[in-house]
Amino acid sequence: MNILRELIEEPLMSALTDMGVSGDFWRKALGPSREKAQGDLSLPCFPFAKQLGKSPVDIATALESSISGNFEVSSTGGYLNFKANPEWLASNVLKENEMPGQKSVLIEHTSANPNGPFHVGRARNAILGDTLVRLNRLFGNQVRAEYYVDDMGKQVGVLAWALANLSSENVDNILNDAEEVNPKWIGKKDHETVRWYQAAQHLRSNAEDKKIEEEIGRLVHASEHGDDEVLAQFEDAYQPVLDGMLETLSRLGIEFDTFTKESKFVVDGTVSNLMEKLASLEIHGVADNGAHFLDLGQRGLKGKTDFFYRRGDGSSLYATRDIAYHMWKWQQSENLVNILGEDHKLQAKQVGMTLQELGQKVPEVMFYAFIKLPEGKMSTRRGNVVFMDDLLEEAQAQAASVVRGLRSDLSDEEVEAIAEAVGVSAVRFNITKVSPDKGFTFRWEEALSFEGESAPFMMYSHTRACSIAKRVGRDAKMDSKGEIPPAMHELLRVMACYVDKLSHSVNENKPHVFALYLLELATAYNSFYRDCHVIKDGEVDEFNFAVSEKARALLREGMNGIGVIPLESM
RNA sequence: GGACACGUGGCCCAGCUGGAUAAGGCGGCGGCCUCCUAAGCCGCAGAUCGCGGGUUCAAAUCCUGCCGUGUCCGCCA
Repeated sequence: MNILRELIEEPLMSALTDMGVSGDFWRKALGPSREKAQGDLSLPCFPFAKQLGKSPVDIATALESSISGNFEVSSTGGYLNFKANPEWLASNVLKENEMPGQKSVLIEHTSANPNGPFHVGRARNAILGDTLVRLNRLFGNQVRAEYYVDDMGKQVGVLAWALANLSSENVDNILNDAEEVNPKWIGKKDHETVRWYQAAQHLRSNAEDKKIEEEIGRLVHASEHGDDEVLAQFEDAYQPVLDGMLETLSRLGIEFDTFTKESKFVVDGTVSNLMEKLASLEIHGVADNGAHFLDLGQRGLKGKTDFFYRRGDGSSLYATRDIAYHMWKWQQSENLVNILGEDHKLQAKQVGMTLQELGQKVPEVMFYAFIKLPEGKMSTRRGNVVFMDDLLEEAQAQAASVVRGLRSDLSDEEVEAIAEAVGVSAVRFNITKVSPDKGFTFRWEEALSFEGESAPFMMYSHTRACSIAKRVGRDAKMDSKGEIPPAMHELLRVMACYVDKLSHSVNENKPHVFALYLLELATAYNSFYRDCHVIKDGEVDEFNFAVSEKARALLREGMNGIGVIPLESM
């Protein structure tokens, strides 16, 4: 609770100085109290004991009597506890929040190869990335959401080759009915076209004749040398697939500001310039066949230290282009954040070290662990996969059945609309609420849970507040005052931490921190709703209404910040 | 084999820039709709914080060894 911290730090500083404590190392020890009954912030006095030659208990007791302000001070067992004055807290919470963000940030996320539909594993990137984009915007930062389109190289090459050389019948025969398109997604190009890609992969893995490999190799090679015609052919192949994928993301509320193609940096010459520059570095080396690398071991990298950036034939590698891309990104924004799967850790390290070697800054990276299924690793090939499109359909259907059971007063259209919002929100929140570095197992029953720690839980609290606002039918008077029962006090304390939690979440790139905070906010609102009625016997309690309205606003903005849709009725 | 993550009640998960009795949720058990939507609320049971050492006034949190799981170790992307 930073508003209280600001109030405390000065008097505390002078009290400690008077006692003979030097430095301000204690600032980071001053933290949230463990027990709510004891206070809002606590200072453990153990670190002062040695310096002052007194017991922590005596120090806390002495400090207790020498500090005063718009808060309550008490001491127990060597801890000094501060509790904000509830009325002061209320008037602060009811004020307009000022968002502290003023940076420009370019967040690159998703950037999935455009060769097939999203499964829930690949979608973790998009959901985490978009949440970070939204949170940064809520925080006040200037954000650009960017998708780096992998429009060259082997994967797109295989896709383009397949589309040029295989008929629909060929594909059916090759795949042998093993991987049929769900009838629901016929006409959606990411689902349809991926079969060409898969068929080509089958052919390549069983290939006796080298012809296919040679043809694909020729395409890839041409693309890497910036061949316009081949790049155009590639684009014709992947664009419809990418469009299908973006349609899925759009349903999740995920949109991008800019798309940047990988080939851009080959075509405009920055990649070859870069390779020249890299060749002049002192850690540069050349292999027997003329391939170039940097020996990052000399800069402390462990394990495999040779980082190849140029093939023997003179063409660039993915990582090389990524470096060129980053140098360009640094011209676009003063802060860069990338969302990457944990499989990219080494690659990101190599790119980062090379950027440093070139005198460039290193981007921030949020890594996330993979989502697996109870049956094991997700794999389209083995059919062990849950597509995002299917998950969203199922979520919507289950939500519709819940809404229908609860609300007989609604029309079919209203039910469908609510169910869509509930389904999408539940799916997003299920992924957002867990720490990115925790690998987790996807389970249908958890993804489709609409109670407990879920999106619908907070959506429901918000609709309760909306329902009250609608009944009152006018704005609240935010300068109201009144009695503060325990449930309201708790809600005020939670609301007071809104900006703190948002800052933490944004500055540390940890979306789950704010997601879990919103759950706390909704929980606190539910208790307030139970104990502090706004409308009593037809009369409006102004103070309760003001608090309810503030909570409603914070819930609405916060939910938007994590991509949970704040319905007004459900 | 090496590097990097992760390991918290039956299940999921927070806390990990060291601080007071380890926070939630699911599941289980028991209560609450004549009262602003019960997708809710209240209560009970359930934890040697993977295991062993170490640092410290204080360790789930830091260091170290081991065990388990995941990821990476391509002139692929």
